[in-house]
Order: sequence, then C-alpha cells, then structure tokens
Amino acid sequence: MSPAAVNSWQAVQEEVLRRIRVRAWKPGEMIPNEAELAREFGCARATVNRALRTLAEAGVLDRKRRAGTRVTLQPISKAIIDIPVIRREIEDRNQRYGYAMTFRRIEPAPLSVRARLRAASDMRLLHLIAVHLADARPYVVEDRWINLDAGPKAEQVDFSRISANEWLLANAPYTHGDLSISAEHLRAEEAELLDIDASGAALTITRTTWNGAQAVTTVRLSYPPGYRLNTAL
Amino acid sequence: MSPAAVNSWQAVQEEVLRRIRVRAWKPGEMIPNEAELAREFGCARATVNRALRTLAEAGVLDRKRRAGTRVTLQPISKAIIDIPVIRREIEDRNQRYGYAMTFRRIEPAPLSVRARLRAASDMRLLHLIAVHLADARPYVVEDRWINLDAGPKAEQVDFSRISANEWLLANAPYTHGDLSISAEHLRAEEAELLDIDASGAALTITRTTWNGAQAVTTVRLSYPPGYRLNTAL
DNA sequence: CAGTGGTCTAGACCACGAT
DNA sequence: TCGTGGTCTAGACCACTGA
Repeated sequence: MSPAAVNSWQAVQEEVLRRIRVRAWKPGEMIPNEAELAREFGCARATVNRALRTLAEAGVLDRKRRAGTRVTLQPISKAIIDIPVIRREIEDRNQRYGYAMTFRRIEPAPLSVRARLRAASDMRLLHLIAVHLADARPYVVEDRWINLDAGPKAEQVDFSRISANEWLLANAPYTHGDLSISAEHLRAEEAELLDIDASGAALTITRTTWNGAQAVTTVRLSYPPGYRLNTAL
Repeated sequence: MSPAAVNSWQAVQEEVLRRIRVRAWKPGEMIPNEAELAREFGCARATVNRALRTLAEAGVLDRKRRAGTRVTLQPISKAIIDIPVIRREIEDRNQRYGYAMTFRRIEPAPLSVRARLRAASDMRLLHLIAVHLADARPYVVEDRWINLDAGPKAEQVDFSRISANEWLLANAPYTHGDLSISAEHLRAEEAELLDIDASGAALTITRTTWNGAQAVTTVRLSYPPGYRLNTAL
C-alpha cells in the first residue's frame, strides 16, 4: 500500500506539491502532521520538516505550532528579483562595461532625499550623478547621495574612476536597507544622459541602506524604456 | 578564549554576519569549514550548516563542495517581492475591494501575446479586461488571456462576478511560470479605465503560467503612476 | 494543558569537484 | 583522490498556542 520510501527532502516536497496540485489536499485544508508523514514516507521527521518548512517559506503552506500545517488559501507568489552590481549585470550580458560620472558636489539634499535618509538638515551629503554604459551605450542613470558622516573616506574617493556602486559595496558595510520599484517619467536631464526622447517611461529602483541607525546611502537608478526585471515563479 | 556557546543557528548566523561586517572575513576570502566552526561555537555541525546554508541562499556566502565557503565578492541582493492576490493586496490596505469586467471575448491573440504563451495560432483564447477598485477608485487594470484548451471550464465562468485572478488561483493549478516587471507608457484605453491622464508612466507586471508544457494564462497588470513595489533588504 | 512545529545533537554516509 | 559541504537518521527537548 505505502509507496516506496521517499527519503530525500526534495522528493517529499515534490510529493506534497503533487498532492496539492491534484487537490488531494485542498487550499485551506489541514495536512497530516510531520510525524505521520514521516511514517508514511518512511523517512525521518527532520526530512519532512525540511520539505514543509521550505514550502512554507515559498508561501505554499501555512504552518503554526499546535495548529498544524494547512495549504495556503491565497498563495502569495514571491518574486525573487536579483539585483546585481551594475558592472556585473552588464558583463553577464556579454557587453563591455563603461562608466562616466557627470556630477559631483557636496550639497544640501532636497526634502525628498532627506526623507528617504531620515536625515536632519545638517547632515553632510555627497551628491553624485553617473551613467553606466553597456558597449558604450547608456544603460542606466545613477543618482546617489552618500552620507559623509557615516563614512568620511568617501569624500576623498575619485568617483570618476570607480563607480560609487562598487566602491560602497567594498567599503561601506550595511546592516539593512529597503528597496522600491516604480515607473517614473524620465526627467529631462536623465533622458539626455540616456540619450533618448524625454517622453519615455523609466523603470526606477530606489534603494536606501543603513548601518545600524545611521544612513549610509540612497540611490535612484533610472532604466530606459524597454528595460525589464525578470524572474521565474 | 572561546566565547560562550553559540548554539542556535540564528546566533551562528549573526556572529558570521558580524565577522563579515567588521572585515574579519573579507570579501572573496575563505572561512573555516563547518566542522571547525562547530567546534569553535560549541554546537553541532548541522547547526552551522543551517546558518551558512541560509546565508548562501541570501547571497552572502559562496559554498562549494571540496572548495569550501567564501564570502561573496559581489553580493547579489535578492529583493523578494510579494505578489498577492489583488483583492488581498487592497484589503490589506484597509480599503474596500471592488471589481469590474469591461471586456470579454474569445478571439485570436496578437503576436505579442502568442509569443508569451508560445501559442500556435489555433489555440482558443479567452480575452478579458477588468479593473480592480480600491474604495471605488481604479487601482489596477488587468488584461488577461486564458487558454481554453487547458481548462475549458473557464468558458462557462461568469467573470463579471468573480475576477479571473481569483478564479484561476482556485481552479487552474500551474507548475511554473515567469514574471516580468517593466515601466510602460499607459495605453489610451488603460488610462481611461484608470481614470487618469494618458501621459503617465505605468508600472507593469506581466505574468505567464504553465501546467507542464501547456500554457494556462498570461496577464498584464498596469498600475497607475505613483504605485510602488517595496521590499526590505 | 497538550499537541504541533522548531530546533539541536551526534553520528553516519555520500556527491561533488579541486587538485 | 580525498576534503568539503549536503543530507539523513533517531532521539530529544522546547516554545508556542489553540482548545
């Protein structure tokens, strides 16, 4: 009656997914507990645990102590978007990477930027604008503010030679951050840097990072029309 | 000399992250192997394994059998974006959910849609356009094609009463899919449905799902200007 | 308060792949 | 070839929380 032993956690996961797909276990329904499944599959409970825990992280199952495990009623797809260093993003496309800084000044930030950084008005900020190039063609515009109070070394760095993107990664550790994706009208100067009509819709990624309570940097990346972020489900 | 026992995998993970942040272990460098760390921390190797494996999944470490574990040279941030059912997305914002279908026809698909579905020209496709409302105001436009060869029941469903978004989730299982995010110029009819100026930039999510080799559905969600996808890093 | 998932342990075997 | 991470096991204790 019982099937051949299913004794790898991937195999358990596959079998569980199969039962969910064929509606043997329906959305919202409880499934047997770990000990029971371990007995059925002829494997250790830890193996079942690994399989079910991973499915819960993926949003397929809901698990609660004492209450047991049930199939998620309204699964939330989790789209995992990889955000690589820009140089690498370009080189992975087999294009030649290039970079040009077009603006650098220590200046007071506009309110919108101060809000992102939760910054007092007296925070010393370095403002950089740069273009990243793929095969000598504009690929993305980077508009960045760096908190000099957090890492004063940044003031001495020659950002016309190394991109802030890379320098910060290697020199400014952060503990956490947030990221936001939106569609924006290209600003005139960004359109000019990207060498396209000003009429386009730009995919924009805004990222702000912190080291403990201290803001490190905030950056706004504007990609030209046509750019897509892709992921598998 | 050795610290108090670090015997939860989260504690091990914290300590490893701390060492990376303070540059005790530098990017590109090898770190001690699992057995050694287990000895140092006074815990089982499985505990160290769980901590390091999770960090590798997060892109902080690179692990290879025999070659050992090293700190990732250029970490790829993985932004995890939750894509909930639209009804839930709206209700989670404490707004009242509403829905209106504005178009329904079985018709041949344009080339762009056939390409997404990898569809032959004779595939029977149901085309739906609908608006989802938050507090009676347009929230997102859904432009969907459903493969009737995959689930013929869809032809009988009254999609003016239940959104395809929800019906498919409950009735059309899929094994895999892909998702793409881009910024698009709003089409005139979409702008009208969203009740805004046609000049805006729309964040667009395109999702296609498959059941085995068979296409299930493809959908294009167009959000009005100002919409943001957020995530923590 | 009792049943469920969450985790840790000590030991074992194995797959991979750098050398 | 052989050291490293990947995984499985059997058993144990614990934290949470629903009944």
